[in-house]
Amino acid sequence: MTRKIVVTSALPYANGPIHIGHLVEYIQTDIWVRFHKLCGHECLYFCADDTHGTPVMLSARAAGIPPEQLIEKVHREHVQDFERFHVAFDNYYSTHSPENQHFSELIFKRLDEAGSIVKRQVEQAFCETCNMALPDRYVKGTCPRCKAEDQYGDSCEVCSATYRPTDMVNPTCATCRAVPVLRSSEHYFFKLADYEERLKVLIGQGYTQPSVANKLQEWFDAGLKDWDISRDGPYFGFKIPGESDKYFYVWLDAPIGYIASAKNYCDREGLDFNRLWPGEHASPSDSDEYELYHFIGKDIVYFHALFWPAMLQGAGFKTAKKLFVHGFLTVNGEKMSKSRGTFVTAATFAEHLDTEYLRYYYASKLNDSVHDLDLSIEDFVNKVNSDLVGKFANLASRSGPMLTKKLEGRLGELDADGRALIDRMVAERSQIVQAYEALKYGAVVRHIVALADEANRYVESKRPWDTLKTDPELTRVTLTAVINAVRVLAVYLKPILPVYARKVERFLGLSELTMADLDSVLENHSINPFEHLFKRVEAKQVKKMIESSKEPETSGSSGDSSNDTPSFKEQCDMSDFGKIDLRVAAIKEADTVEGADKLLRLTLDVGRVDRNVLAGIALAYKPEDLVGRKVVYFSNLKPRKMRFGVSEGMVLAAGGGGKEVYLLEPDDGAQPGDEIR
RNA sequence: GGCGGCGUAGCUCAGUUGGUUAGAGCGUGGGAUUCAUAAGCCUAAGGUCGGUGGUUCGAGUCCACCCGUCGCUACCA
Repeated sequence: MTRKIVVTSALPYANGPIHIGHLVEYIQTDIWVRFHKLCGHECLYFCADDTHGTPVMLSARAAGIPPEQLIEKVHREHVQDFERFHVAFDNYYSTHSPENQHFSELIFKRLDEAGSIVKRQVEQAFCETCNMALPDRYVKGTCPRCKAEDQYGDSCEVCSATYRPTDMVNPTCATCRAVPVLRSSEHYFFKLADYEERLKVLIGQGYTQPSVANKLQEWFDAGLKDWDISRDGPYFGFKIPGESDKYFYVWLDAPIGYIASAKNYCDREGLDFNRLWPGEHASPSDSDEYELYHFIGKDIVYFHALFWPAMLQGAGFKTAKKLFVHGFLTVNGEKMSKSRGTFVTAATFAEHLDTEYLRYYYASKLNDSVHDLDLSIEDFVNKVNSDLVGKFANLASRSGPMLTKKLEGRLGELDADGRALIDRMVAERSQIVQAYEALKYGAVVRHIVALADEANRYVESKRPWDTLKTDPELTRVTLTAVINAVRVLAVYLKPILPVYARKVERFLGLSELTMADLDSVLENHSINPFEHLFKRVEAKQVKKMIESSKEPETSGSSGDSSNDTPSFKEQCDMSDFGKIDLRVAAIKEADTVEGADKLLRLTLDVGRVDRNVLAGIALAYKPEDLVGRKVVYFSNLKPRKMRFGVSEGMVLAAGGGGKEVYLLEPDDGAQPGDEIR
């Protein structure tokens, strides 16, 4: 049975280059697509650039070009990066396309008709200088909780607090540093909660891996919230029909890009889009002709397991059969880092190393789980050299040249031993196919390597270099088996190593190998001169690649390139300072707080009175070390009710929070209760 | 703290519904070879499967607790 399959990878954002982290997904997906094509299935692979939203708009502004020009440039770069890594999309399109606009408007309209869209006023930060509403990430300021400076508007990287930009102390616009104002605006919302039951059914049908389903259950338990799907202009995106200055939020039209890419392909290739992805003119039940699959990373599960299928359901479009979620890439066990040089772009990798190495390495470590995948440099070098060079390439290179140089390059026929070898290798087919299908590429690779080992042992046992002197025809028989083994391996490896497979095809004088070629053997056939298959990797080359990827660590933890002069707060006068009553206090008692791991309960001697303060310093100080110490106490801060009691003011400390807390201490002579001026 | 994941040889990872002496690759030691891109072959060493209890005739595999680690989430005025 010929299956018809449509596959997508997540749309990379058009604001930066493809890097080796992205490539986990594209390589994983591409292998799956190539595998299906190898099996003779109709398999179409669609993707596109995700082009809309504030970051693209601002990048274009900064570059002094229109966003259209920016995304065009990035599109070219992305296409080139994917080509280098042999990621073969059937269509690589753009969300900034007429098709995408059409489907975005259509889906929005249908969701509206279904009563799933509501309008509501929201308060948001607005920068009058930039003349735009500021997304959370574009507001910077001081964390309202730990007072760390230069934090994003949604959460603090120092103390991991989450808050709204409007809660920040001294918020500023991240681009121009102006102080944003609060503005009220009407936004459109998608009522996600209306789809809870239908989503649960979908997930119950095995839409995601079980571990992802568990995570989704947590979100269901927490309650599905309405999703803000509009943004006020100026915004780079599609205008909402009937509105003069409101646009679809980038995350609304991004996944619709899958549909747009498919539609664009169908129109070009003369395929019936309505059968491929039913919904526009037909109801989903009309056709199950095509199986639909999405590949994504775990960071965007919420969008693809909740918003996206709900949108499709609400608009009457077909939803995917499965969502395959993978983990992140780590390098040498750590997060990719620009300063360590492990943030390697696709282009840089391709400059230094054979891109098939990465395909092979990822394949050898990928499975169907959402676990992070570690690129261990040492392991990478070993695996490439040992498997690709030592096993696969070597098998061909110890048989092909001998045959072409000494035996006219002509295969003979298999004897019983040779037939047995090839039969054993072909017998693994169903196991390998199953493992490919189930995304267990690590198992695929282990199977194939074991077969290569067996073929290498076969050469060893037959010693063709000896028999060549005594019995050339027997040698021909041996090498016929070995060449057939090479051919079988090339078929199995083709989804992972398409270039290697092409070279083997050329060397063996064959046309495009497919899985069906395993049904036959190669006999009485002439082969071409051997061509080099893989070069060894030197650790040096990898080091060089890492070196050229290194960027100096920028100040601050955000990786942002803001200048180095510390930003001080707005000026104030003595009367402002006068409102603040700072006192010397002595710590009389300090205790841990039951149920709070960062809080200490301090009893302070503030002259004639005692005060109770809950201080977030438990990670930095032990209670017993604090008793007797003098501290600076903010006495007239309004008492705050907390889960663990009321805190009357606060003690002053430097540091970013967490373990980085350094209490201020007055010099000797200061007495509890003394005013600090 | 809550929820969830993870913790198997030096390294990277397999271990199917619990079933005989726990596996692979790389790396390391030894050996025999030399056709081959200094590749390949044989062989050895190396693990109380994070810890402690429990269920079971039997547990890396199930349960509880603990430790470590990661993610989300909460207090941290």
